[in-house]
Amino acid sequence: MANTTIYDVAGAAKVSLATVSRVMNNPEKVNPETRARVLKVIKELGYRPNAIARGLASRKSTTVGIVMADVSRASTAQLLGGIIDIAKKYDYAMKVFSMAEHEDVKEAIRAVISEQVDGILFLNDELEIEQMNTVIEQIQDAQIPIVFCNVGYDDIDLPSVSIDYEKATYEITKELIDAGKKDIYFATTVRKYTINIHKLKGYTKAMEEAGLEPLIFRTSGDVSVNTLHFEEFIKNKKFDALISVRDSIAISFMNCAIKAGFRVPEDISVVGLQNTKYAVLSRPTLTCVDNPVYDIGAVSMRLLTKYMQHEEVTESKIMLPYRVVERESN
Amino acid sequence: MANTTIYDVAGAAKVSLATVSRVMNNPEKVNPETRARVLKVIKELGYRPNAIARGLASRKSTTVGIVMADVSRASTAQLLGGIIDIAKKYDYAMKVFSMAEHEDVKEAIRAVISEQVDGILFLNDELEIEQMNTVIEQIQDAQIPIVFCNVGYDDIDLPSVSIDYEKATYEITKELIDAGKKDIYFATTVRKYTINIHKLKGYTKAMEEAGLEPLIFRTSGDVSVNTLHFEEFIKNKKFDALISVRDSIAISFMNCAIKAGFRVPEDISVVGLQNTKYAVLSRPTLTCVDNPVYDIGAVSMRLLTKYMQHEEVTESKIMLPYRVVERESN
DNA sequence: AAAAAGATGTAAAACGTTTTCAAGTATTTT
DNA sequence: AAAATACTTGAAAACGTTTTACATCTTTTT
Repeated sequence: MANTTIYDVAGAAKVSLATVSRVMNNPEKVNPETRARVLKVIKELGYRPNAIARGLASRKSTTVGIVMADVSRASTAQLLGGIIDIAKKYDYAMKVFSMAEHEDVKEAIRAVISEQVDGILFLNDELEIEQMNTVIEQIQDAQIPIVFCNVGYDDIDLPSVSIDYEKATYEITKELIDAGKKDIYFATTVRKYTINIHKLKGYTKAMEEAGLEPLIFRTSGDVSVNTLHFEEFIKNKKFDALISVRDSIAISFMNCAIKAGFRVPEDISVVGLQNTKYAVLSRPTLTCVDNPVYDIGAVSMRLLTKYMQHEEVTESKIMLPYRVVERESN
Repeated sequence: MANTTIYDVAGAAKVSLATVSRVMNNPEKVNPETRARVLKVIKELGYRPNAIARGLASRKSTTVGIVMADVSRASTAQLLGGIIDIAKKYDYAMKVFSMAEHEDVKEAIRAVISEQVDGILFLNDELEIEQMNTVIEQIQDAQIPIVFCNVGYDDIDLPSVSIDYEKATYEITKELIDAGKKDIYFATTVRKYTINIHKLKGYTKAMEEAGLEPLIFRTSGDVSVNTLHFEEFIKNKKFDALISVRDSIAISFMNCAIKAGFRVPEDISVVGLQNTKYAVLSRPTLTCVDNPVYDIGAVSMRLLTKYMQHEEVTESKIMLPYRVVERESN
């Protein structure tokens, strides 16, 4: 049973191996009776073609490469969820590649290409623009379809699926302004993820339009670190609202503020820009912009299948809708 | 530049393709001068061998298959983090496979095998025992090394890396008992993950040893659902402590209890059995058993590399140490 | 009834490597 | 100086498929 080859099937079904191959790849080209016989043998023997041999012969691996910065980030995991479901539906295997922070980008991409993936889903939003250009040059040189998935490199003219983070942040900022808030802080990470840059833009735009000064507070994603930052912050600054690129940072701030005697939402409003599971576990629960991250993954993968199978694509840059989920914190 | 083959390199370096191959795989077998020349050409051309062709010829894919139930579960994502880091170090590519709930397990494993992975990391802890037996039979038939990673099928005599969840839960339960708690509830999921079964065993053992009645409360992982359950629970039951298989469930309970007027930890103690990021974001922060999930992933992958490379393995069933992180909730 | 067209099957080349075998060359031993 | 040995290298087979070109057998058309 182990390592059944196409020859075994051909022998048992009394046909040539080419016929077996046709049964699997071009069933309409073979006589129904023969086909049924071959299919029966395939089933009996539990035959599955060797994907590697198939890949070599057909010059297609039916595999997509997923390039990311860090799997353990919740958003990456959720994207992967959507990607995997759709990839499975379209019968693509998935190879994952992580790009560590100071790695040689060129070499990393070469590694992906050498694995002969039929398409690439690019999830890494932590690259500098020159690095991105290197990536793009290589990918285009290798003629591999690529879709950018939840990353906001907008000067790049390649297929992408994302959310209009700038607009979303603009709107929620405006909502706070309209509610009478003046000292609205924007909490973001020290590390410059492209997505957070978009969020920052939206915030800044809303503030400036309202004649308010943008107030940016950069801190760590690590709760034990940002707690210290916030304790200091709360003592020294004047604020009546905080918008955070990450829910966890928003909640950490909220906890600090409440411990310091502030009331949420009476004294200060807090909103998150992710809507992770954290948002319903905080006290009070966190008002958020909701990003359909799973969907971004799923739609990206679907879009990539279109490119890989040379289907017609009407829209190569897709923006998925977001919505605001009102909860108790504002 | 695109699709440089070994022939291109051979041509440019004026050697045969066999020599190029040797330079890459058995460099000591080729004259240093020739080797340097070939290496130079390889670098200039940016040559990387076609992984598929290499796989076919060498009968090794240098790829591991990662079989999981659901990527978006935080623990899965963390395991993956550890796995990816080590896989990269040992130059293995990773293919991910998800097994949906009611899928044909046999067919799913066949799919993995047909991808010609050199080894399998099995992360799925949601399978029934008969399904597991099917899996094992197939894997052994195909002679592929496998490591069970953070799953608790203990009647299975195959390599595994995990934590002694039973002992950990036993200890923390005992700690609560020793602190004078009597009505200690154990909150678990409706779905029967093998790991949670171990946790339940440890809890039950501690309770019975102390002459206390085990009190089990099954609820959903979905916060909006378990909140309703807990609101009802709090009205009708007597309790002074709760241990939860999931941190999020513990926190959800804590929030409900606090809203109902209980004080944590004065009136009730709450502990989690995961130590996820949630644990430091709750108010009060959550005391937890800490599971080094990343490490489990990393150690599993390392163990698998040993099997794949026929290194000697001294310990095939590894139990990693856990520890209790005391915080404010007990 | 012969010719043409269509259906179905077979044989063999290709895919890009690794690996085995053998040949050639340089070095050491006798 | 010849023989033995070691080191380099190249030619060719193999890996398990897909795919192309072609042969054979049916069926349809004239």
